[in-house]
Amino acid sequence: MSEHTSLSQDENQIVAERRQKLKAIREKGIAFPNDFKRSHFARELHAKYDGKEGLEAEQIEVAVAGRMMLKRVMGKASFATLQDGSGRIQAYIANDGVGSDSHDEFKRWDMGDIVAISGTLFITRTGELTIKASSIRLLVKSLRPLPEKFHGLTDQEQKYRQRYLDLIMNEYSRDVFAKRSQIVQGVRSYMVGEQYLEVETPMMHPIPGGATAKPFVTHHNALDMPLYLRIAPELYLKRLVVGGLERVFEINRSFRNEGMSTRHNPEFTMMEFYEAYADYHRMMEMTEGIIQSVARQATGGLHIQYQGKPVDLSRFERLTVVEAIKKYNPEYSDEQLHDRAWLKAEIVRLGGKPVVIDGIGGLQFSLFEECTETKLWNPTFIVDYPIEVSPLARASDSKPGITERFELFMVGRELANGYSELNDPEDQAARFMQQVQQKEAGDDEAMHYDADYVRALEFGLPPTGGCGIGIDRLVMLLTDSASIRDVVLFPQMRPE
RNA sequence: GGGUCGUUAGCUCAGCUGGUAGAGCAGCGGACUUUUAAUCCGUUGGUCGCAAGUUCAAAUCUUGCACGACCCA
Repeated sequence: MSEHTSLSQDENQIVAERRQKLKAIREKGIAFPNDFKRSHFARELHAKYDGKEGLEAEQIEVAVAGRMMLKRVMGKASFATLQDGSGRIQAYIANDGVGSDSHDEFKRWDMGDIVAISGTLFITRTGELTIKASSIRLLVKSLRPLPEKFHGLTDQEQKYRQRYLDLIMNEYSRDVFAKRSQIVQGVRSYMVGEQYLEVETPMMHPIPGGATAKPFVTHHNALDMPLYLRIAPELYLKRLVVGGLERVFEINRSFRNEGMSTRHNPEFTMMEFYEAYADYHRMMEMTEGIIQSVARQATGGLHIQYQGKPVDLSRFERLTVVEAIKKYNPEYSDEQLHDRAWLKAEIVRLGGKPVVIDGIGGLQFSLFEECTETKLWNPTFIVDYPIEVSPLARASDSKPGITERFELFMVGRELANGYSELNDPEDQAARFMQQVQQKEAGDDEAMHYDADYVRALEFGLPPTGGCGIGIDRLVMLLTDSASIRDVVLFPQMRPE
């Protein structure tokens, strides 16, 4: 059975008719030519010639190509609207410009066809810059009809599954991904400006590490061993700092085998960066600087709107876990926040997970997650994280049980996480052991013991600060997108 | 995992207390040389998400399943 026959089962009349048209084109010559050279993008033409007087007399020759999005036939003359990578441009195709044979051919073209138009510029009586066609060519016959021209594509699922249709039909969507590119570029150039070196470390790890999360597992046939898609690049980047690359960053994917939501995609993009002879205060300054810099580039300022509410990026507040709880939940007393039994009961009352961790810091942190995290709208660094939940962070010299760690929250969610790195190899070994015990006790998100990483630390990791910034979430913030799926080109979906 | 809503033509959507499945766009045929969601006349196109049940009769009522959106965990 040929592919053609097997495909035809789900085809409707429109597709069948277009296949007939393609067949006729094949019989006449080359159906998919690739020798057309264009002279201009649509946007260039608008920028140069919109509203220009006496344009027609100048006889400016242009050649454009793009997808035909609109078509208006009026007997002996027609208009078509082409969309290229830069925008749209209108063409006027008439018997007295291209001849009646060509014009008749144009009438058989369909919306969605990719076409080339050559001619001269003029401005219509309604003031629109238009190409008066002297020759036209069909470059690609489109076999499937586009979504309805006015309402476009609105079905969320189809936008995600068939992103190409979303991009064809929705200028807003194109803008979001153009902005994503600008944001990543802005972050990159900021880092380079700070003398950081961009690196690429493995995405397939023999031992998953650098975060507490469930990994995806795969298998290497030649080595006959399991490999894990990385949950974070952290441990490799710090090995590079051991190696003397004193300022490194990586922007790329990590993978976590967890639930999906408007804020979680199984693969997501993070930037992690590490700087020798820096601590978590410096990392907070970097984080603030990066976000403010790209916000200015992407939105023009530091006062933005997210989902209808203002966000002030000009000031990043710093609060400890306990200070944050008290600020956003003034009903809690100091006494309560230092009472283990009360904390446990309150966490359960708020619907939190049953608490295993017994340390006061861990309990306060759990309460924070339940009652404060989603209330942090303007950028807020939360500092002083309990050691139990921070197995790679340097312990505070002055506060027992506390690490030199921060997380950045805004619009009710976490955007970044950083700390002064733990560079004491013996402490690190002990913390890995503790994680292994937690794993054996049934916590499948707990970390593995990474002997090579400890060995690297034994050679000496300079005092170092490190941080990870969620790029998808940053793009969501700066493009006012409600779902991570709106800023990831091909979000993970169930199979159709 | 729980709740709410949704799934009808290629696309956007109507379809009431159950009674022969509709519109606009797209397509096809026709008119039209400055239109722009072109317009006007005619017309093709459907396993009503899937499965079971109730009923003389189900797009419509019931149950289950699938997929999606939103909210919660």
